[in-house]
Amino acid sequence: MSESNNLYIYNSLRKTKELFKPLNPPFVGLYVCGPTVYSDVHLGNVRSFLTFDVVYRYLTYLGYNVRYVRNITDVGHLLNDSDDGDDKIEKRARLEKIEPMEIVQKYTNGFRDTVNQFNLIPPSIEPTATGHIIEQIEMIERIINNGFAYEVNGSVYFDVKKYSEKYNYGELSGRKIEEQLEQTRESLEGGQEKRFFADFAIWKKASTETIMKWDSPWGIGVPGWHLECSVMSTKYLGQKFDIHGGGMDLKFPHHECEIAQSVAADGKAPVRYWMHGNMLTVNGTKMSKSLNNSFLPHELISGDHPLLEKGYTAMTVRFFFLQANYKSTVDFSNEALKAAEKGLKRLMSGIETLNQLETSENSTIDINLIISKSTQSLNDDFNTPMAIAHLFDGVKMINSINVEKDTISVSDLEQLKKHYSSFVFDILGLTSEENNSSDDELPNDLMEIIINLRNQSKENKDWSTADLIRDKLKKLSIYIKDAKDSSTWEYEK
RNA sequence: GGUUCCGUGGCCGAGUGGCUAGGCAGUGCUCUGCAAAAGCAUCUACAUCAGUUCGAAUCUGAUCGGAACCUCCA
Repeated sequence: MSESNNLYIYNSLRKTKELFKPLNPPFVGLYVCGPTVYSDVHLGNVRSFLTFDVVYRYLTYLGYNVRYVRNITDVGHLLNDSDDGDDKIEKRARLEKIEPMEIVQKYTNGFRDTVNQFNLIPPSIEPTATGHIIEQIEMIERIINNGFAYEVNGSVYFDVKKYSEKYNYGELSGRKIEEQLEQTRESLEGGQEKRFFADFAIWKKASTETIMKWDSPWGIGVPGWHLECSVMSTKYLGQKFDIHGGGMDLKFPHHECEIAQSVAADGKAPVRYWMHGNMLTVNGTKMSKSLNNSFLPHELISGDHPLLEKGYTAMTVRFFFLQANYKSTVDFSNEALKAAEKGLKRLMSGIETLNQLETSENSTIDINLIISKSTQSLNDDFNTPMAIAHLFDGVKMINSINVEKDTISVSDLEQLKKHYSSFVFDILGLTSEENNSSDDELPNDLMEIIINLRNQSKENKDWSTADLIRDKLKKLSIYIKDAKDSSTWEYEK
């Protein structure tokens, strides 16, 4: 637990690793931008949420009491800020000819199922935008009262120009609005409601056809997208909280706007540590629905996709992601996924071996090396690939003990078991996949009979029968693995 | 065009001034009736050019190539 003082987090705001000191230890506030539930989450989204799942898990492991808030955006995510900007969910509802709230429910369910498959721990609070309309209206009022927003024709816009006179709009993304102004001047002359190109809607007037809409001091409308995160993070974590996470692509404008809104409303920069996860790419290009290069999780698992050679389990994919740093892009490929599949297997069988290790008087190996190095890796901005590398070094040790080249003491073994259990299962969130095909006992019993028959043939040196059984099973995708005095089997499609 | 970032061995990916991760594949070996599986060992490297330095993949500059954001996106 002494390591809990040594966690460094890369803070996107200052572009440097900083020692993590919670505002009110042992409590930690963690906010992560959740999905807009208008379509299926794809693998790139999963990667992002996985990054913060590990952050949450590790903070918890370190003994912090983490309140983890991840929102569901169920209204207000406009296609754009122009006058005819449409709500994503409304649009989808019209396409599918169902209620917007049915869309929300359908894709919220899908999101939770998916995230569950990848063994992500549910957040402490999962608030929705529609559940916080009143708070959003109140925040808009505070912003207006402080002079940082204006109303035009039933919509309210954040006054970026005014804000940047007093504060630094663009400090997170490194943007300078003066410079941007020159390039974007043309798009200003469209007779829009906005006074300034960088202004963004915090309340948007609703058309008569719109189904999801609310009354407000400015008329019937919907809240702006950026606003919900400001409101919900403030409500559940306070005006100032520890960590805010999200994908790189949210840095601008979304997170920049969040900062501006909070400062404009309450005079405080809300977030102490900003964390941004990088993108999943396919052939070097960001995975996105519009490019037709995204995988849905079930396609990945079944392998039913033109870019996939075969199916991969959710755990393989989880491990694959963890073998890369969250701040780097990771490029999808069949080869890399296959490598991850085997690597994960090696790690897991190492743990199995660990649990069956015989102990000796003394240890000839230094388990503290493995423990401290893998801990240091995670303390270094959640460096999971490095931690995994050290865990593999440990597997080498474990195997060496197993073949009696090295020895381990009782207390060392206990410690090592505990460490692997914590790191692999609790922090990295990997699970040993269900062995063999099912919980059903029949296949297991049948296989036992077959294997016994084959072993009898082997004892009688009847190799042709033994090989025949092996070959026939292989055709059914059942693989026999002979060990010294026993045989195991594995079903792999 | 602006902002930010990247280019590491056959592949994936750490490292960020000297001690040259790890996984997968390859090769050799052990085990084995054979094969597979498993284990052990091991090879191939830092985009290019110039500079700083006793010393650079690591710092600086230039060049080439790639990406993300600047418009909805995790």
